[in-house]
Amino acid sequence: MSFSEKIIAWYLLNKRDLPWRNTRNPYNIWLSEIMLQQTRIAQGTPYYHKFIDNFPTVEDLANANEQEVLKLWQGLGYYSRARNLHATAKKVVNDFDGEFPTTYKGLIKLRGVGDYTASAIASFCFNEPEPVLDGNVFRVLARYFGVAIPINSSKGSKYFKELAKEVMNIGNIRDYNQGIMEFGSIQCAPKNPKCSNCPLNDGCIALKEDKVHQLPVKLKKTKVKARYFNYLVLMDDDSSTSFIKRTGKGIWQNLFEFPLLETEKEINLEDLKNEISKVVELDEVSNIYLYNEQPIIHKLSHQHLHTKFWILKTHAKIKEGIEFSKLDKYPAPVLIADFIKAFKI
DNA sequence: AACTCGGGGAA
DNA sequence: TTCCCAGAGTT
Repeated sequence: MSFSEKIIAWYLLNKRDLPWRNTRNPYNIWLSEIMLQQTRIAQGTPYYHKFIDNFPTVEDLANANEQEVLKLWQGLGYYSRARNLHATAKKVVNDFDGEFPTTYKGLIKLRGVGDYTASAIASFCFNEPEPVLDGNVFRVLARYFGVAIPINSSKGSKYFKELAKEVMNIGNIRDYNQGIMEFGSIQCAPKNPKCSNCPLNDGCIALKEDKVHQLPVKLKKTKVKARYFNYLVLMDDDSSTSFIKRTGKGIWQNLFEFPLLETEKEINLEDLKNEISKVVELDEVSNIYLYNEQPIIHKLSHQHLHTKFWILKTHAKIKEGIEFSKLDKYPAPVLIADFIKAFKI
């Protein structure tokens, strides 16, 4: 048996029954692929069900408003995926009469659809012989063929794409593509791969040369930056607060948060008092206190957010105030949603 | 080519 | 703690 035939054979014996594996509907496949970008299946699966329940078709998704989509996406991270998802749904409905493109070339033009996702949809739904290259596939190919070129270099992406095309199974690209990913996830796992009972262990170069744990090679990760967030949680006599959409560049675009004072380092109450007017207009403040004595360190991929929530009570009515009890209607970062959940007036 | 964009689970 | 997950878009 060839490499690809062994992959397919292993897959047919070991595949998990996942919700999007019982369909070739491009809407369902597209939705699942966007959600699973850089996301574990266990984390993404409940969101897939939520979206299919709320938006059974691409028309339903297109007719929603962005805030509704972001609210359902809340907690899944990488929120540009949700914004692009919504934009693409509208594009498909308005420009393509509700039909997704049926080729790699057509699919990759959609916002949020890159090389991997275009290949996945084209092969899963339309049998187009295009290899998928995700983290699992990079690992399987790098190990089996003993390739030490960094997978996240430009040379690496070209090399692995060519290699993947050479070894793919054109006759059953749907099962082959899903199979090599499943194989990478379960058998050729990043840590403690099961080499002893692996159906490919006789031809695996990394195993023969004892380099399984050195492959794949990945270029250095950038370092994490520390930021210092001070959220001003206003509260007037009607139990309303100021809750505003985060605009501009950077993290959490179009999600909601309290008025934010970002500082170069951690600050105390006196420092804060001098800066309040830069963030909010308040005629009168009757009481200020710090909600969390220890800063909450919310960790993102590239940033650690050292966060303090300051409670500011006022008798003046807050402009465009929102009742605390209604904050959970708005899409918010996990950091904010966790605070709202824990904070009791 | 390097940076940015979340959150969580496993070891 | 560190790694990395069915990656894509921007600079």
